[in-house]
Amino acid sequence: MTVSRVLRNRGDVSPTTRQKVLEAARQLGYVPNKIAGALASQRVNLVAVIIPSMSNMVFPEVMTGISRVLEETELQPVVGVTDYLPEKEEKVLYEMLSWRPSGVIIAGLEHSDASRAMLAAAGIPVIEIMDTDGTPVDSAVGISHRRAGREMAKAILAAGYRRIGYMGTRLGLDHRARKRFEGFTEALAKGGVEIEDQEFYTNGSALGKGREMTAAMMARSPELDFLYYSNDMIGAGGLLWMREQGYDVPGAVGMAGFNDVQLLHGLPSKLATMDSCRQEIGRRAAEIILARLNGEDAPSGKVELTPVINPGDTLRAP
Amino acid sequence: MTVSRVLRNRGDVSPTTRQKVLEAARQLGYVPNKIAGALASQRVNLVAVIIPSMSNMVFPEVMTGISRVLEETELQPVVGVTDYLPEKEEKVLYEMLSWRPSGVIIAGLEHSDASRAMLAAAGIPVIEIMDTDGTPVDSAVGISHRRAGREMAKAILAAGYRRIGYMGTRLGLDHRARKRFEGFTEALAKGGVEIEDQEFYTNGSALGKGREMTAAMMARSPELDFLYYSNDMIGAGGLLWMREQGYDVPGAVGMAGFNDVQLLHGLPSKLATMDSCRQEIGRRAAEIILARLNGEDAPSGKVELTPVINPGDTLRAP
DNA sequence: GTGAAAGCGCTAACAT
DNA sequence: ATGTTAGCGCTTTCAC
Repeated sequence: MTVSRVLRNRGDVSPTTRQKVLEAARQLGYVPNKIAGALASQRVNLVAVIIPSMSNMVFPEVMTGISRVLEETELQPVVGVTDYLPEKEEKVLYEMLSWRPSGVIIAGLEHSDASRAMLAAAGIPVIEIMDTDGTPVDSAVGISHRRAGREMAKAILAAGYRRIGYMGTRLGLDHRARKRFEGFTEALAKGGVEIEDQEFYTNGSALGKGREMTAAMMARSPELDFLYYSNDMIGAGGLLWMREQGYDVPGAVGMAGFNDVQLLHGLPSKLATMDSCRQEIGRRAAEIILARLNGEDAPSGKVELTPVINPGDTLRAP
Repeated sequence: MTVSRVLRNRGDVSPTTRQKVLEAARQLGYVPNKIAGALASQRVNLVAVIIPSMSNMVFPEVMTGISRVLEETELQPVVGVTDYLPEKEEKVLYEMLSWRPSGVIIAGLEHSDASRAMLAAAGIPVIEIMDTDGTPVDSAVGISHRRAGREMAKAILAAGYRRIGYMGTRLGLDHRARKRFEGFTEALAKGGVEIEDQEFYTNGSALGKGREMTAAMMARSPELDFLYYSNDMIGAGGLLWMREQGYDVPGAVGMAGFNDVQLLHGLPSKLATMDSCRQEIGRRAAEIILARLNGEDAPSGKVELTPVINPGDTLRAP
C-alpha cells in the first residue's frame, strides 16, 4: 500500500495523497506495528545493551554515553540486567537475541560458552565493554583493569606507602574488580610489597559497608599505612570514618578507590581514584555499532582507553 | 510444525520427537525469532517502562521493584528514558507502543495530549507511577507529593521551626518536586509561615550543588532556622557544609530532604527525609500489570502509598 | 501424536 | 505516482 511509503517517507508520493494518509493516520490514532515491519524487512533498529546492574552508579553513565550517540539515529537501546549472574546473562541474552537486534553491547569479556556461541552466531556487531583483558568475541571497548590495578599500586609505592590493606566486593562475581586486584598485587610484588590485610563484602549500603570494613581493618591491623578499595563508594565510607577518627590522611594513611564517581564530588574530602572512562566507553561502543551498520570500517578488536589517576586529597605526592 | 510445540512445551509431543527436536535445535544454535512469534500469536511479553532518568538514584530502585516481580514471569521490562522532556516522552512512548507491549509503566501523571491519547488507545494495562495527584489514564501507583510536602511542613512547624528556606531543582520540569513544594508552602501558610528564601538549580553534581546553594543561602539569609531540600542528594551536600561550618543542627537549624536514598546511609549524620516508597511502587505496578494480564481483577484507579518521615539527625523532636 | 495450511501486518519488488 | 503480490518465521487451527 502507499500508506507504508508515506509513513516511512520513502519513495515518491504526491504531496496530496501524503497529506490525506497522514490525516487519516492521525484520526485513527494509528501506531504502526513494528513487529510486522521488522519481520517483513528483516531489520530491527534495536541495540541490546546487557549490563550487570543498574543501581551501580557505573552503568547508568555507560548508558548515557550510548544514548547520546544513538539518539540521533534510528537505533534504540534496550537494556537487560544480569545481576552479575552468568546464568541470568545467558537467559537475558537469549531473550534479547530472539528479537533480532541490530547490535549487542555487553559488559565484560567473561561469558558462558553458550553465551559466546550465541554472540558469535548472531551475525550482528557485538561490542564487549568495560574490559580489555581477554579475547573479545568481536570487538571490545574498555580499559585494562589489570593495568589499572598496577598503575595504582605503582603510584602508591611511589608515594612511599608500604603497608597496604585491600577492601572490596567478594572476588569472583565481579571479574573487573578481580583483575584490578590481580594487577594491584602483581605490581606490589614487583616492588617487594605484599598486601597485609584484606576484607571482602557482598552487599549492603556501600558507604556504610566502607565504614564498617575500615573500622574492622584498622582495629585488626593498625600498622597499615594505605587502604585500597575496589570502588569509590566503599572508599568514601572508609574515608569519612578515618576522618572522624582523626587519622592523618594522607600523611599517616593514604587511601584510594576506583571509578571516579561524580556523585561523590562534594564530600568533605576527595578520595584518590581512577577514572574508568564510563561515558566514553558507552559512546565509543555505540559509535562502532553505528559504523558497522553503515558498512563503514570500524575498529574491530580491542579499543583500550587509558584511565587516569586522580590523587584527590588522600594520596600524598611522591 | 511440531518443532514449535516442543520449543514452547505445549501440546502433546512424544518424548522421543521432543528429544530429537531439542538436540537439533542445540546443534544448530537455534534462537527462535520472537518477531515472527509475536506477529503470529499477537502476544508480546514485553512491559514498556518509561522513566525520566536513570542516573537519578530513584528510578533504578523502581526498576528493581519491577524486575523482582516480573522475573518469575514471562514478562520482560524494557526501559525508555525521557530526560524529563515531554517531546521525548512522546517519541519514546510511540516507539515502544509500536512494539505492541503487554503493558506500560510510565512515570508521572503529566503527559502531552498525544501521549495520553496513545496510552488510552493502546488497549493494554497502563500504570502511571510515582504520583497520585492527578487523573490517571488507567491506574496510578505512587504517593501524593502534595501531601508529602504538607506532612513535612507540619512536622517542621511542630518542631518549632519558623524561618524556612527551600532549595531544589528548577520547578516546572519535575512535576513531583513542584507538587511537593506546593503542598509544603500551602501547609506552611496554614501555620502562618512563609518561605523566606529559596534557590533553584538545574544540574551538576548534586552533593556539590547542595553545598554551594546552602552556603549562598546562609550567607544571604542568616536568620533561617530550617532548610528544606527537594531531594536528599542536595540536602546531604548542604548538611555536610553546615556541619563543617559548625552550625548546630538540628538545634539552631533543622534540615530535611526527600526520597530516603539508601546510598547516603553511612554519611556522618543522617538527614531528615521521607521515604518515597520507590521499590514498592515498582513492585505494585508490576503486580497490577500481571493481574490484569491474567484476567484477575486488579485495583484500577489510584493506589496511594504513604510515605513516612524519618527524622534522622536533623529534625529536633517536637 | 503429528502434519498441513492459513494467516499475523507489514515491506519489497514488481507491475501499472 | 500508485496498486499488487509474495513472503518474513512463526502460531493456530484443523485434519489426520
